[in-house]
Amino acid sequence: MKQNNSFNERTYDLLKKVPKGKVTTYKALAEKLGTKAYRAVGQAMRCNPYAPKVPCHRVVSSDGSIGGFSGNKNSNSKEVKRKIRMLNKESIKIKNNRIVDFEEKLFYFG
DNA sequence: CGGTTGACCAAGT
DNA sequence: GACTTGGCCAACC
Repeated sequence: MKQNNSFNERTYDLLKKVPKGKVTTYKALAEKLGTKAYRAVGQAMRCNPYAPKVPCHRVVSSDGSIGGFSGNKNSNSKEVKRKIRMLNKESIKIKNNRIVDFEEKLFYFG
């Protein structure tokens, strides 16, 4: 249990625990971290210094939408889109920027 | 320390 | 269903 790290470090560690073929939400992460800073989690993802270690593409909104980062027009948007395709392979189907059977793929810690 | 921002959420319009 | 408002919390200036 490493809690001496910064908030974002804990976020990454928790996100790392998400199994393959599953997704989680900012809310789940934040609440599991003992806070409600959903947005802070998002900021940590935006920073995302642990690209492959932290599957930010596996994090979605509570509505089942991929989030503002998938359709992002930034430079790294293509990277994410590629990850979305990978999610498709992981049995996570994305339809109209929404996850099919969202709750089914959702992985809540604990 | 205070104001702004952010990959959010929930509820209301 | 899309947009707006208020609220939450952390990071940045």
